[in-house]
Amino acid sequence: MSEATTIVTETPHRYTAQLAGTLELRWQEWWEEQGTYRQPNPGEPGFDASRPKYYVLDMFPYPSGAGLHVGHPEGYTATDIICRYKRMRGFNVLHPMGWDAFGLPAEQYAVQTGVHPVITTKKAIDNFRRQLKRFGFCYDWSREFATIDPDYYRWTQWIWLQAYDSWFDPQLKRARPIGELVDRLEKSDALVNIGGERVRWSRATAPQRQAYLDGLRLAYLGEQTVNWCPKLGTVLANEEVIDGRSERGSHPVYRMPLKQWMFRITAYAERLLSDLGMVDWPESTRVMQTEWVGRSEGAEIKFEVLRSSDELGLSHLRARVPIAELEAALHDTTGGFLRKIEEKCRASPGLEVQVSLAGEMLNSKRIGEILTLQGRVRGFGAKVVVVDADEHQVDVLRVSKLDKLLHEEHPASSLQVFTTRPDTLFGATYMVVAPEHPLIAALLADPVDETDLDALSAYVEIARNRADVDRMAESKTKTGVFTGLYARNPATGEAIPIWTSDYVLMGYGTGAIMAVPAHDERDFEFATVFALPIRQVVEMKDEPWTGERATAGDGVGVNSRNAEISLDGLPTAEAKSTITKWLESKGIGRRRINYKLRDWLFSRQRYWGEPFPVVHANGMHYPVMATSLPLSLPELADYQPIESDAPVPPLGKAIAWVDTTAGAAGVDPSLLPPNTPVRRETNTMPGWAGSCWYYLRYCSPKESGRFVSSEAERYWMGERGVDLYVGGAEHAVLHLLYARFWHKMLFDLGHVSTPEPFAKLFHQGLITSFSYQRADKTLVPTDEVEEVDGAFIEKATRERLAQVTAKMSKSLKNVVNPDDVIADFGADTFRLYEMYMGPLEASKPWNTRDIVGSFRFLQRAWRLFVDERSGELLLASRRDEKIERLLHRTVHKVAEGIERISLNTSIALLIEFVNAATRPTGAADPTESGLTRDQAERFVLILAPFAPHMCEELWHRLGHTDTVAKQAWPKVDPAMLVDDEIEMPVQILGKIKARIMVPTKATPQEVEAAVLANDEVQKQLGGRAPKKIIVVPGRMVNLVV
RNA sequence: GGCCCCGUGGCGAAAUGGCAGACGCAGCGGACUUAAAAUCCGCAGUCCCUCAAAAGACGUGUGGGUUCGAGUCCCACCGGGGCCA
Repeated sequence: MSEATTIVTETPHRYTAQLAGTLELRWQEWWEEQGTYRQPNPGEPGFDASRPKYYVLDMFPYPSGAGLHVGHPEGYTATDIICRYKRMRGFNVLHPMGWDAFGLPAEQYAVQTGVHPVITTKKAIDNFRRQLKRFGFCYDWSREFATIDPDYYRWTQWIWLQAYDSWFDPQLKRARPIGELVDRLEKSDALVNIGGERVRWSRATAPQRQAYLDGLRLAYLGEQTVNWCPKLGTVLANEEVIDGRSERGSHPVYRMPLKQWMFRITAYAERLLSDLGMVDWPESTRVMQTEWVGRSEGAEIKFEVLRSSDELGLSHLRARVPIAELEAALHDTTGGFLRKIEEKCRASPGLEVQVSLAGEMLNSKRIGEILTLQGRVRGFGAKVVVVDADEHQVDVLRVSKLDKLLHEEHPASSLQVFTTRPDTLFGATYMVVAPEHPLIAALLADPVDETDLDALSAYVEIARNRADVDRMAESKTKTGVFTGLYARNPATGEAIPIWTSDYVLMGYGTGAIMAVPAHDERDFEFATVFALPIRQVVEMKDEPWTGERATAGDGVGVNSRNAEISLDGLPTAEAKSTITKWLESKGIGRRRINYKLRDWLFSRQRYWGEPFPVVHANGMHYPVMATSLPLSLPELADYQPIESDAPVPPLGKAIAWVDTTAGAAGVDPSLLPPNTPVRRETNTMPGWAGSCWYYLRYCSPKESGRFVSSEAERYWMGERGVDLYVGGAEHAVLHLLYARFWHKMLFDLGHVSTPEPFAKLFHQGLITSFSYQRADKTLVPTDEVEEVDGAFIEKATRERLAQVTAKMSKSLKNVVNPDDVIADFGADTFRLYEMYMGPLEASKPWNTRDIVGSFRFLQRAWRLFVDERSGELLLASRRDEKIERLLHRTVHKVAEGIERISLNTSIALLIEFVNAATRPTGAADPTESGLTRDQAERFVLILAPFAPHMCEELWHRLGHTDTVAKQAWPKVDPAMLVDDEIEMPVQILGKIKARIMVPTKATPQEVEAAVLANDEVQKQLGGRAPKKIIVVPGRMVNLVV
């Protein structure tokens, strides 16, 4: 220490940063030696079965090379306080910490330097652990692990195998072992549908059986469109692609279908939604998850595809089908297309529709006449008697045969759409399919007359490389191309054009929509751009139809009737069910629940992740036996991605590892003979994998025979799961949804005992920082700002700046490093300040200037106990009753605050207590005031969760040798919480005019009498008689005059 | 554009429909000190009036409403943030 910083002080025993640092390190060492925070499991020595359990979990940190920032300890401090409090309240507390350690940053560093990611990762973990320990958090460090530990990822792989070996039984609505399904298929020798073919199970080939089961497994190999960047050798997330090029390096990116491992999370959509009802989570997070799952009720409707507007089915048959077949068809055909003809004739009297019927060409007028004459044409399903030119009956028509003929002629002869508004079907005046829709590919191969092939193929090419977010943005002008095809609107019978546009996404619904421009903004805009017809079919209550814009929402049906059905006058809800029933009766639609949730893409073309325990041979995949786990990563010479036309994960470089035999890979010999050459899976699992079940492993982290010991899981997860889970709201959807999904799978398979993993969830707010803003809203780095008379000035320009809050960032130079703060004030002050800043859930700015307030509080508290000159313990020799009363109240209310996770107000109460108990400076006899030993002990106990180091020190100075952490929370005497007499404000018409003292136990009648007897009240009333007197016991009195 | 959350002193904030601004920072005054720091004791929303005080009026983004009583509940708007489009 230099001379300049050596401070000679008359108070050598003052609570300085230096003293704080000394005691903090000393007690941290002692806690570690004593194993103070080790929590034994049921069955272990020291376990107290009489206590209830409480499991408090912090969200899994990813230790970055940069170390901790002040945001990390916010949640950790809060959970630390709660744990310490719960322990004092008699709970067995499980409070573990560990590391989410697979992932990209370490891998990227490895690519640049060639250093194995395990080395950088372990270094980052060591640094994180060191920093966390410096805060004195009461984690049971004996339970620590990292996701990269073979003992851990072995079970991550095992859980994946569980999913691989399971299917979701739609009847029981839960996962079951796939073996049960196979048994069933074998016993009944079921007919199964494989690639459109119906095959008896006993006669299906092995690849056929696998294909069938892959359609049901919870972890399955499926095809997904990805953003593939050959130059970077990896697939990219949508956010990493800008205008068809990679964000980094601006290399071309292609959308391509890729076979990847998926999770069938969609099977759980309904339960992921409904079980949100049994957890105590922030409303905002439940809403986000609900929206993410995106349940919508509606109808699936089949639209028949026509090859041109004039063919209208029948002439299409003429063109495509030999006349003999046509005749056969007519013998078994219904009036759907005839009704269409009729409609067309009515709508466009001038239009000639050529139809060949029984060898005779009829024009539309004539057909219309015939059908009308018959008087029995009533749309679909009606029996239609068709007569020839001489009015001889040809036959009764039915639709099924015709449909079949159309189907066989063209694979893409119908379009499925999902709509939440089936009631607007009459207003569907055109259709739009995604450019990726199979119909488009089929059409490009076999165009119709009206198809503009050049325009269509050019459009598809452009759309292919546009990001989905851009495609859906409403601000963009709608683009699209007419396909040349038409569809038949089943309600109106009209032929409506089919367009393709990138505003429809293949990933949503069926990749095709029925466009109702009158009642959907995007459809309206598209229809306006391309001059497509717009027909109002719903009349809104409060928004009259003008034709100038779409009207969305519920209303009453209009213009929605055909020969069989009418929605006119029906409210939307009723119209929906009416039309859906009608569609169902016609066999062209059904009620359907649709989810926005997609299956979870679980493969990554990365090195630093868990390898999949599965191998490939002869076009099939085979799981690795659980007994052969863990499957560890091979060493690589370099981690550079491989540049190629198709994704080759880096593991592909480890040729000796990839190419092996079934026996060496650990495949069950009953599946494949051990000497069979196999290829290992080279994709790895994404970063999410390890964090999906870590909270379970903490229950028994050393368990070697199972992913978690059942006994420990049953005890710690209890009936509700983790009792308190604290972490940032940025994980509101992905992590929390993925973990719930894994948990439910494990629950269904009987591996865990609760349906939900996290009973109560709490999000701590963001810690921001002050920043300085110019008039043009640009921000100025903090070191270029100075404060002059309370105003903030930019040094270079002398411009006056506004103080605003912003996220901490390196560029703004407003990042706070916890190590520095601890060096300046100690860990206890840091903890206290961070909790005192405001409500835990609120986002709030770090203000270094304010820390001193918390520091001074601890100094004052210290001074209550310790003589700063001598270092002697200072206690009062007699008890002050006012202080005693306040202490009871403080003990009570601090506890209440902790239970409510309102730690800032609990601290305020502690400050108030210390302020009240503080001795005046230079008191002649310090034992005359302050706290008695008994009071001092109780105060130390309630401060201990917040400032554990200082309180451990004081506890020992008070003569104890055991830890303060394991004492019971002080008892409160309820009688001490109420005064005999209280002051009540007296309002007249809501304004306070007087105050009176009344006995606490006074009845409202007694209070009323006391109020009226009061001189000041009478003066304020000025002779007026109160009409009404409202007495709120213990609160106030209000007189109405 | 839709849905949700939040707007309280110079700053961070507190307040089960019942005394707005507890507590902390910054500020001001006093005690102690040769002086300063530290500490302790006090003052502190705004306006008006006043030598001063008392008294009064106004005050929780804006405007309305419900209520004996609204920071708190309801409606509309403005501003900030989040999620979904």
